Amino acid sequence: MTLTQLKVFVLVTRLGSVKAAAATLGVSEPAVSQALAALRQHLGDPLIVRAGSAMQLTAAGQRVVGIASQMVSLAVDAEQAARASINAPELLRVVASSSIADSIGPTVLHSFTTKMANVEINLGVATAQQMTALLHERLADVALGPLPLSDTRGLTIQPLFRWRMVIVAEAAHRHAQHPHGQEIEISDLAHEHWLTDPSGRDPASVVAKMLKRLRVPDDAISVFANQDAALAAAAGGDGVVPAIEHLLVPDLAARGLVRLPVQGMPVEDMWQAMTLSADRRSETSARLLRFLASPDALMEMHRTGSGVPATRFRPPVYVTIWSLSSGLPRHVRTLDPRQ
Amino acid sequence: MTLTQLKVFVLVTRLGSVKAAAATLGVSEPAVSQALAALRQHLGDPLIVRAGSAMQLTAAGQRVVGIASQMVSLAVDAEQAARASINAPELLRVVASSSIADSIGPTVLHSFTTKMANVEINLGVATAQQMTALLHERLADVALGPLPLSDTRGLTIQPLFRWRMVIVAEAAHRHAQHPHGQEIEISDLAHEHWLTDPSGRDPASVVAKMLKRLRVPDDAISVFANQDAALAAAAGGDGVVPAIEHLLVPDLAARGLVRLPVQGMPVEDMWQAMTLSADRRSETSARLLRFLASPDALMEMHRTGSGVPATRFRPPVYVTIWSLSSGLPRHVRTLDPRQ
DNA sequence: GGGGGCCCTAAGCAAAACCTTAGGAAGGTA
DNA sequence: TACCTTCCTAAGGTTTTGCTTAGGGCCCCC
Repeated sequence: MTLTQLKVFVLVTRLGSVKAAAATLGVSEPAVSQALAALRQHLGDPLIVRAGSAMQLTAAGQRVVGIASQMVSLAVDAEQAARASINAPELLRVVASSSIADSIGPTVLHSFTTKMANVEINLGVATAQQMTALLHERLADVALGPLPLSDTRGLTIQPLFRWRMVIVAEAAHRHAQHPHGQEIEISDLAHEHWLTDPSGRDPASVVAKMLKRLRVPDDAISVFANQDAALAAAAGGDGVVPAIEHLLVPDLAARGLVRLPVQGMPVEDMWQAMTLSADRRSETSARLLRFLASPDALMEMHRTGSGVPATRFRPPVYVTIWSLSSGLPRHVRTLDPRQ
Repeated sequence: MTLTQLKVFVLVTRLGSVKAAAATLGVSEPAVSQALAALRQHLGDPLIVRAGSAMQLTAAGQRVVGIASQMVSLAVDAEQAARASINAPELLRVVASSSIADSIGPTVLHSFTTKMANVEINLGVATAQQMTALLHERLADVALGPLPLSDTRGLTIQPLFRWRMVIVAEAAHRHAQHPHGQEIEISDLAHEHWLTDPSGRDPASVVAKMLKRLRVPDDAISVFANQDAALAAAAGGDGVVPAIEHLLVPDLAARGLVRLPVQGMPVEDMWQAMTLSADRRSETSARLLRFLASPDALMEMHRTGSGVPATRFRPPVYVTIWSLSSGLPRHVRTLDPRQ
């Protein structure tokens, strides 16, 4: 019985599938399945079994999962306690939707670190479902993204940022040729090729919901690393991009792109900031949420294309970006790690 | 950070030495030292350091040890919960002094299992100091032995069995030649060669206390696997044996041995039964303690040389004996395992 | 009945955990 | 000062974890 095995079991239980747990941990499916098999053998019980399309805990599984969850949580506590005792920067693990991680996330989180001495922030990418699981299992402290579809009991949710989705295509696109002032029906775009950032794969995102409503088949959707890459692809070939309005103002025309005048667009949506409920989150998490609601932070999030400022971080304060699907602790991009 | 490392750290802290923890876990000293080193590196703090002759927790160590202790405890809970859910026999881990494990322990514990359906008892050997540590860290459920010298806060202690220590030597021993009715001074035996069972090494035992009072040097003490082996050695060569009176009545003369008429002998002593305090011990542990105080159990313990009855155990009920110094989970002697 | 999605096992491999014996360093003690 | 105890590191081994790719079985749904 290892902590890794317990973590796997808890995640499988919470996410309801081996596959989802594997994606969340950034490992292959057999890796999760095997960890589970080892725990099953050790405890002499299947713990969790397939029941049709879902998975269901056995009697033993129900008892063990609560204990396992506590152990995973305590493991985090132990590391935090050790960190705190030696005056190492407190580690705040933030997960965000791909859109946020690529736009306002780094900026506003960096801004927070400059106000809070001795805090290190890790920023990772996750879907809304993964966010709830990671928060509950104390594998993340704060989550930024769309309102999750899954159960949000036990979480504190606070509005983060109101944004508007628009549809962008190359200027030469046939739907861009409509007579001036005349709007396109959104249903006219059902058979287009759609280019999105990874958030388009998150069922909780507005983009995914729209694509589902339009019944766009999977093979008509291309997922790019970020919105910028999707826009670059749209400028080159055919395809339309669901985009975040305030992030693309400056350079649209210069790149040969236009906003399509779609009826009912732009669609408004609200990103949320989430933590565990007030009594179970850390003081620093609470402070980040308060900061995110402050006028300073709001202003910063509305400032377009700000990116990460070039100023040096103070030594113990830095932001790291990692991507969930490529493994939790693997640093995908590191922003000026300690000077 | 592994559960093994945490268990090692907790034991070192509680026992106050790497050496004692190694003995308790039945591994070499470097094994413990290395586990500690790995945890130290992982958490970035020494956790526990030498301070003169003792060891002292660092600030981080103080915070972490409590969390680690909980985790070790929860790991036990998880295994017990799984066991209970699949109707496997509940595991009751009993540690006892060598004397008890070789005499009344197996008998009375087996008797308990016949009264309690679906209980499996593991009986191990430990010193009094190890007993307190094992109870606190939930690595044992019940301890039977002398009153520990160390701190017993947090433990429930109940009298188990009153016994008398006598001194035995071969009939030809010079001290056995005293005129009839005349007693020997105990101090006359200070320069004898002493043969004991492993309990003689436990500072909390009456035997060790006596040997210390007499200032018997280490090389004049031979430790045998059990009292019987010590008696066998005494019958062959010179040397005296501190023995448990009621266990040797039947065959003394037949083996060429006599009780020495030592002044102040026999010495009375009380063995104790210990668990965690009432609110933190399992229901089954409490039940065992109640059973041990019952007239039935008392009678059984006074019945000499009873040994383990030849009757078959009911399938899910069996007693295993293991020895701490040879590793906690390694079965040294298994009594009729299932069937 | 034929995909397709999901979970599992198998096989092979790298890394870590965990154990040992041997010997060095640091402290207390004679 | 010398010795002893205790803890640590070094070196070398086996076992366990933990990951991958490949492929089989099962269930649901079309």
